[in-house]
Amino acid sequence: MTKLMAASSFATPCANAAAQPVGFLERLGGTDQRQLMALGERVAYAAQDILFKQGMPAGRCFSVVEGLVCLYRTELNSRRQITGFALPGDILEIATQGHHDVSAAAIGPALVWEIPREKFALFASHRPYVLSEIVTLMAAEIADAHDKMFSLGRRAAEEKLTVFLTSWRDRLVRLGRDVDLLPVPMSRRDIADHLGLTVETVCRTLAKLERRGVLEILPGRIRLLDSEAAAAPAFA
Amino acid sequence: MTKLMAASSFATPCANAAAQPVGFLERLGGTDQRQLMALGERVAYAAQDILFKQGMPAGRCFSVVEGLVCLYRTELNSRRQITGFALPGDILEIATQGHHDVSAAAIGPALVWEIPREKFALFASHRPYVLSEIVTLMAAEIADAHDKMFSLGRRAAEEKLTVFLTSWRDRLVRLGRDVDLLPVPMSRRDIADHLGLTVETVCRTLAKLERRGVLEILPGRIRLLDSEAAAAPAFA
DNA sequence: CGCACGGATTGATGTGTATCAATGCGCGTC
DNA sequence: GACGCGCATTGATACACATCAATCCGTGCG
Repeated sequence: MTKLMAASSFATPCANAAAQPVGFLERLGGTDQRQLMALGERVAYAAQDILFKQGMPAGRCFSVVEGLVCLYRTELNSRRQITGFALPGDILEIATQGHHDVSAAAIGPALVWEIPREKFALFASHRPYVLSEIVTLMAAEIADAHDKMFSLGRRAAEEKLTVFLTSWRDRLVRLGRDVDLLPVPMSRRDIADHLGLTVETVCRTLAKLERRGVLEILPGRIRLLDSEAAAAPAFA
Repeated sequence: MTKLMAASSFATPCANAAAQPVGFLERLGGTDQRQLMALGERVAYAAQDILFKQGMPAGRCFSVVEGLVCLYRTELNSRRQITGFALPGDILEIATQGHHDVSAAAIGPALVWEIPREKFALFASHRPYVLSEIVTLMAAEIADAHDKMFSLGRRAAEEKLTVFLTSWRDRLVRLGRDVDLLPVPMSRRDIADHLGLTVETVCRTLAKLERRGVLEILPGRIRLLDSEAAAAPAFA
């Protein structure tokens, strides 16, 4: 076994076509799901709490139940790159063997289901379909990582933001949330660290988009007005 | 089954500790490896040839035998983001289900082993350890993607280049290649599209590094002089 | 109720890269 | 051997974004 994260935010053209059964655990089905759930425990985290840090031994797997968790990589100095945001149903570090390669922190109060790695491995050992389910999850995560690389390397600030926001909205829609007034629980700094920008640029670019009538900024929320922002990147 | 790529280039702090048995196929061991190899075929590609394109149905898995292959994502207009370079032993798209989410092209003449997805699935179906081997590969690929996201989002041109070059060298070393005069078979444009820069910036930055005595530029090759370039990013 | 504090916003300014444009260079072709 | 072509290099210039610096504002707290 090894590692897995599963958070998406940038454009997701092909991966994740859609998903009724929200999370991994749900897709396992009734009995398996209950049995597996029982092997783990629910842990509550307060805002800013750290679930795990990069470099630490990866002793357990996580699944967000409530709240928002961000996965990130940092360096000595301070530079931070948020690799993704995890919403309820998302699995973290299922396949990580050895050490965590990212850190995870709760953005706000969060409820997380956690299971020791050995227990999960034992559970999966006589359920072959679990492994292939994991492979599917990881494949989606890799495709998502490709999206993010494209965004980080080849998009300008404005496009990074519009794509991020529409993608974030789509994820919440998939969770059945009301996104008329899109909730944006992460800070401007989090968004900046996710998109490879600075806080100031994020603010200014959002303000510019608001002036242009693309969106409306409210405390903790953003209303997406024009559908143009979609501008879904396609294939060549 | 789903998807997998497995190419790395940026810094790789924790993932891929080391690997004697170079590739996935080799690690399978004698009999399995021979049987699996027999199920596929070897295909030769000329420079610039396309192995597959993003959006196309992913009918087969690939493993580079000789040469260099690049994986990339493009957009309507032309923007391109190279997500990775695949060297001999690297597996491409093992777990992709549905459609390819990236394209692949041979950088120079390349020899690639290819196997229809169904055949591979059948082979793996009664060899459970194959799946977990795939999970391990994918986990490494995800960790690698995180490195690349960090580089794309948080590093300046100079650091992107030095990290890329040392990382590239390390990969070749792992393959047992002589890297005294580091071969750099990919074009400046490829490097630029990988690091989120332009060709001109890559040239200029390399020239600057040469002037500073960090490296020496030769046609198709680069000699890394100062070990400082290492500057291995660590954890916080 | 006034204060302190961190996040958000806006402004002034600097700079790292992109962009536009030439030139050079290696190589295959006729 | 001259031409053509793509890649590499270098220069001049523009601009997007970072940086530095205030101010504003919502919220918790004394």
